[in-house]
Amino acid sequence: MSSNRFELSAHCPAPQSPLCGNDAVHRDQGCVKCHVRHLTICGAFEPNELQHLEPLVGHRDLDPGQPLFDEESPADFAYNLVDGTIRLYKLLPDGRRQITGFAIAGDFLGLSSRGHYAYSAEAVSPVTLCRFKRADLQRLFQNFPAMEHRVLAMANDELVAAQDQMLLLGRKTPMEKVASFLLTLSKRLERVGRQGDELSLPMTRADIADFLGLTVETVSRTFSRLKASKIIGLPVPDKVQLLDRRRLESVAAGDGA
Amino acid sequence: MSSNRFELSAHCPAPQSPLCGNDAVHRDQGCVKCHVRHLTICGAFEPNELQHLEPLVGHRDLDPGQPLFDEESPADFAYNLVDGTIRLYKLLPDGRRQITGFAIAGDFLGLSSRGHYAYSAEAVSPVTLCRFKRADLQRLFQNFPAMEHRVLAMANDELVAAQDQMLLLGRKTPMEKVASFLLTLSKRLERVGRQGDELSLPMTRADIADFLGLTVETVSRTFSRLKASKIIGLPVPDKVQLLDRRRLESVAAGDGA
DNA sequence: TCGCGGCGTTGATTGCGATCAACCCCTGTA
DNA sequence: TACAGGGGTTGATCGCAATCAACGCCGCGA
Repeated sequence: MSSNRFELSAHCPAPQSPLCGNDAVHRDQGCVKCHVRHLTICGAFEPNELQHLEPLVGHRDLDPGQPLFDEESPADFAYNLVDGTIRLYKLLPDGRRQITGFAIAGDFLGLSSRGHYAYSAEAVSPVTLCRFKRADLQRLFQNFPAMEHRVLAMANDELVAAQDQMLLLGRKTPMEKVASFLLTLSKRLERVGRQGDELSLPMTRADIADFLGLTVETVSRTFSRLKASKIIGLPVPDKVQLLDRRRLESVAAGDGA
Repeated sequence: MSSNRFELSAHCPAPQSPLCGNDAVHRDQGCVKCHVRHLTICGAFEPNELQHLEPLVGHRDLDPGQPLFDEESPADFAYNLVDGTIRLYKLLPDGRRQITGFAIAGDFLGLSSRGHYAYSAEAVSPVTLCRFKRADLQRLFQNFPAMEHRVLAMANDELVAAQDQMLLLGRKTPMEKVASFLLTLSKRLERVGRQGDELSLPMTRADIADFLGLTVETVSRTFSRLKASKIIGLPVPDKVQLLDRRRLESVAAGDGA
């Protein structure tokens, strides 16, 4: 609740990019100046309506590795991710893990089933969130149908993405999986105003493996093969350059396999 | 559009069961008597409001194998599945197929992305549907927020199911996959009023394989192993008896593996 | 009555990704 | 400065599910 690390980056060095590394404006100046508002459920509000929203918004910061909530625990809150990356995952009793998605700026978190979270959520990088009491959200939905409409649209997009991921998990080869992962991530980052040809990967190889239904070793070998064929560059393990998007797309679709 | 095969079963032989094999009541007597209404988006309407809904409802029947719509084609309609089973799937360019779900009575179909269907849909068994123009639905949502609320709740459930399926596809063994499939199907059928311990499988082994990310051979062998260990009965290939639900659940979770 | 095609099952073999193992690099810390 | 630990890469081997193949069953139509 109290932290001053935001004052250090309280203004955005690249005005055309809606995001800074650690965006503080949403807290210092409220929803009006929030750089990700148009991406989130809050985009359903006109600026003059934000007064109804603002009093209900709480905040939360997380350090890398810190949990936000656990599968099965009571889903009392929902969240807007303002900055950073979060992994969403489910576990099997013996510890096998499936990451169902990586949330980035603008994403809405807190899917629940009968009042309990349907997955666990953990910070990958330093994270900034807005928090809503679920009961408050229910009331907002009643008073502002546009907000519920917005949530439905976002749920629809998530469902489309989930089905793409099922195709990936069930039927794609490791090479196709990794290529699809890089392309999808690139497009999502472009949507929130980051450049798409120079990706930074805040998640580990193990995270990527658990997202794609592979092992770390296979992920690593596949990155190496893509690098060897000049489709990607890999100056350091967590920076990927998309050198030949055309070929990457063809690999991802299983065309040129 | 015209067919009289429904008059043959115009009344339901098992009143406590909300579904007959081929349910005609929804057409002969309209939404008021529809046996699946409470399961669908139409359940958001009070009986006296159905007059607003009814003029907008069209109907459609499909024979096994017949397509309802194709991925990428314009998503002008959305559907309620009244009776029968539909497979939803996505294809890769080389023909590999991932079935993303089987729709049964009460399910809402027609997820779209930027105006185009996000998957293809094909009848598995004889199918009866109610059809809505998408533009009409938009208007209904505006006039009846409860309906949009209902759609959101169903999308939420679908999302939860999709994440379970990701865990299945990415991290479960063939045995765990088949066991999970049978249990999930059983629970869904119970929800719509069918008995859950005596399943009929309208889909082929190839369909099941493409749903679980396996081959037909592996699916077949796994059924045989479950049968040999007396966990299921398999009097004919398309009837499954759940003989030992406890053990089936333990297999599905990967506990007793 | 036969033959055909679709579906399901089972057996034999193969090959790919998992597993096991070793090593490098970097960072943080004593 | 040394060392420990985590993350990433690469090599060697293994094992399971895919692949290839054959066959049984059934319904259907010629």
